[in-house]
Amino acid sequence: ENIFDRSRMAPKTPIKNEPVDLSKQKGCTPERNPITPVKLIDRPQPDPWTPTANLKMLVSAASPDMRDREKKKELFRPIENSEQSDTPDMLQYDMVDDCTVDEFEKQRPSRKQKSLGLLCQKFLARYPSYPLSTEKTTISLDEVASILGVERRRIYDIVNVLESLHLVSRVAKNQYCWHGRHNLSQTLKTLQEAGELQYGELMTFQHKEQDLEYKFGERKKETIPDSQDRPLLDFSEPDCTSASANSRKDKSLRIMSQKFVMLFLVSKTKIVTLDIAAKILIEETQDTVDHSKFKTKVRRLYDIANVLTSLGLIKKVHVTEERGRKPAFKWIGPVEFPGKTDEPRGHSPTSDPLPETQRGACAPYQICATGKQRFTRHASFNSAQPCEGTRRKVSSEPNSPRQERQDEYCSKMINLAAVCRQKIEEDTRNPSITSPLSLLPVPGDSDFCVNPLPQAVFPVVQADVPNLLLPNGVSSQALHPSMPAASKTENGKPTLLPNQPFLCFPSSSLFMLCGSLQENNLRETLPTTGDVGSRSAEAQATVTPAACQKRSSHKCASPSAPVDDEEPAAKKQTMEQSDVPLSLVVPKKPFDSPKAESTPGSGCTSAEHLEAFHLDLASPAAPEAADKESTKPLDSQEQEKRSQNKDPDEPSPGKEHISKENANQPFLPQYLFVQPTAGLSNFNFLFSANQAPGAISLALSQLPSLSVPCVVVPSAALASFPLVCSPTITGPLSPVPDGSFSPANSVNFSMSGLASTTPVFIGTTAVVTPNVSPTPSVDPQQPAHPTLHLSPVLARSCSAVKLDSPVCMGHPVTLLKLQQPSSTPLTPKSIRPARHEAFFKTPGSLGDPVAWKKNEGNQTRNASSVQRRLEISSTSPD
DNA sequence: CGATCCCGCCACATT
DNA sequence: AATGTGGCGGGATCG
Repeated sequence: ENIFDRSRMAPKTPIKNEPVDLSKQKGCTPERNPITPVKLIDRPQPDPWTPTANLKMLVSAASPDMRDREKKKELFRPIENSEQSDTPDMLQYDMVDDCTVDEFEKQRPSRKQKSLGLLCQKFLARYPSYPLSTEKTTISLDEVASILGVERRRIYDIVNVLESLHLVSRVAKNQYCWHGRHNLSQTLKTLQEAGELQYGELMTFQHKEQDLEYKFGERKKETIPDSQDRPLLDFSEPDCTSASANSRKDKSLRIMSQKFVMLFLVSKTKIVTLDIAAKILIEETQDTVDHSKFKTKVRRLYDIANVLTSLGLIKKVHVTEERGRKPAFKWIGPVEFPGKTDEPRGHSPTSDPLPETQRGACAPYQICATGKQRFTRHASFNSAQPCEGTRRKVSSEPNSPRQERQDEYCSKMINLAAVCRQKIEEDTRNPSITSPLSLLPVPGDSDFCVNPLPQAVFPVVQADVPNLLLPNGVSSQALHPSMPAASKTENGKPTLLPNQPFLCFPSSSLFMLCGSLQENNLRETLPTTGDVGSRSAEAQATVTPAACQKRSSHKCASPSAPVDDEEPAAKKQTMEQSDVPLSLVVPKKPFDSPKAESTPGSGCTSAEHLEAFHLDLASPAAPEAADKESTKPLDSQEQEKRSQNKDPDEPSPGKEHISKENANQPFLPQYLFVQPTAGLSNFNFLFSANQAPGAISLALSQLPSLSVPCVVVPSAALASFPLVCSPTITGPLSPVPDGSFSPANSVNFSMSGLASTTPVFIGTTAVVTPNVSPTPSVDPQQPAHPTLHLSPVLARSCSAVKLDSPVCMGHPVTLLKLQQPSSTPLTPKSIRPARHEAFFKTPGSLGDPVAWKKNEGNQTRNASSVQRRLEISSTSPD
């Protein structure tokens, strides 16, 4: 609807030079009717100023035929855009029709002509949707603003939204780099995954807005802390975060934009009403939402919607509900995201390498986080926010181009990282300060912000070994439908398909080892880094294909929406309102009734989940994202850890701890993180910890089938971390008990755990029978391992998230507990040092006790308040 | 009159 | 302090 108007309107705008472009989509050019302008109306009086009015008049007057023609023309009309050309034409026409009109028009551009949507179209018309990788276009805000004849402020609105989708990235002060839509599908995919985690449940309910809302409310509460603004509700946290960290309000628009998109992606109907979106997006604590705030949120959503509309991703529709008709938007963009490919366009995703040069920096996702980021360290792990700021700076290095792997793997990895990152982010808002990982991350800056996906999916092995599940919540989740959260929605989730190759880990679940450890071990196994790389490569090779495929499929499937398929958007608009699925949309009274679910237990859990995950999607696309991502994991881990254990004995990360931990936690599933430094810079692999180093190698080979026990993580993600994480998981069991761990431990975890005995692995090892149904096994075993599963928190989170997400599936990952006695645990010490080098350039890297402590501290903080709440009671190390 | 959303003040961040 | 960013919401316009 709008479009039409606009288009018509547009023509009028004779405005200066403005190029009215018609660009695109909607067709603009009103004037098409060059034909006779019938002058139906006289334009007599209508407000002079409103050109629009005139137009309307004309239009209405126009015979239907005319209209049709026009429409057709519009539709077919390629975007020509050149503004210039258009303008003249238009003018002419108009002129012809009515002299007067022209004048009017010129004089006053109607409001519509100045709309953000139109402006955005003009903006977009200036750049190729699929720029060659080689060319990097930089956008000067000032320049664009002047060209388009608008204040810079407006450009920010556009750019911020585009940035959230990674169509552009900030390079420097007044500079943005144009990426085009090459990575759009990836971004959307990521958002979808993230969205499922966050909102999946809700969506499932769809109809029940209430639920959603409630949930949101809950979530919000919890999440809130994470995010920015408010001083956290949480306990202590506030301190850190509050000040520095929270400064962040920034990005709200970006974050909001991502969340908004997520809602569409998760929605079955693909229709989202503004009010619902506003409610969901309002982070406020729950219900409180004051009217004013709501109103403001809606305003912002309009801004975002205008840009998204210009991108052809959504269109406006109206949903009719009980109450009446509500404004809503329907997603008309791509719905499924096969691998990475993007749009219609032909770029092969794979093929197109990101532009490297900047790309690294700019590139939206870049999987390759590449070096720079590393160096830079991701500043904050997660936080997007930090990113931004940083981003700009960051731009500096171009990175390595390795990215090739845009493969799904990468993406997956990224996602994982993202997930982790998110958590971390959430927790830490301040990376630097709080960052759990303090080590690594420096606040940096990476631009890359990825949006973290909440979930990570891994290609896991399928070990079908039934029994072990991941200790992590994940398994639990998947397995247990029982979980409240899970139960809810589910539809798609299926996560657990037995056969699926992939597992989703809750972020928490992941563990990484420090490179150092591995190094020793690995190296042994792997001769050199190079070797590592190769191996990793192998692993990838083997794993990837299968896994990826499966995974992808799952994802897609899950949602189910009947909806669309899509193509790049614009085209599809076809649907029209008719489609509208109210169900989703319907909002309902927002917070009214507390929903039933709210049973204490469930409610809590859900909330927690959310929290855990809560993604901040926000993080925009900073290039650095990868790093961030990496960081997150930590958080999650940390959290887990905490949850599990709460005591940190000491800060000293020392090895000692590790050992302890190890001892304590007999079963941690762990992965080893192998640093890819050398060869694969981009990917990192995680091996199950259990396996002995040697095993690792073996594992790969052995596992060939699918089960690769390894997880590949984009280097970027990991790079930053020195450590790994710990699996908090373990905590629950013996370790958990308290005291034993300290934050430090957590950090240490990774190391220690790995080395030490704990050996749980994922999968592969075992053998696996392929088909074993995972689930079944799960339950039974679980009992056994319950502890492993983690702290409730984790579990919850995991469950919540994973469950929903279609993508994840987890499954049977088999965990084996192995002990690896033999495997020597590397000395943490030794390891670390090594690692440090590698990873730790960052400032306080692991080495520092201090750093650790910080981390710990942070972690604690970070640890979601929820966790604390939940578990903490007993300990509170901080 | 409700839906949209432009405009630009102003606070905060970065130089 | 200057300049870049961007939250925010009054109030104008649209429908």
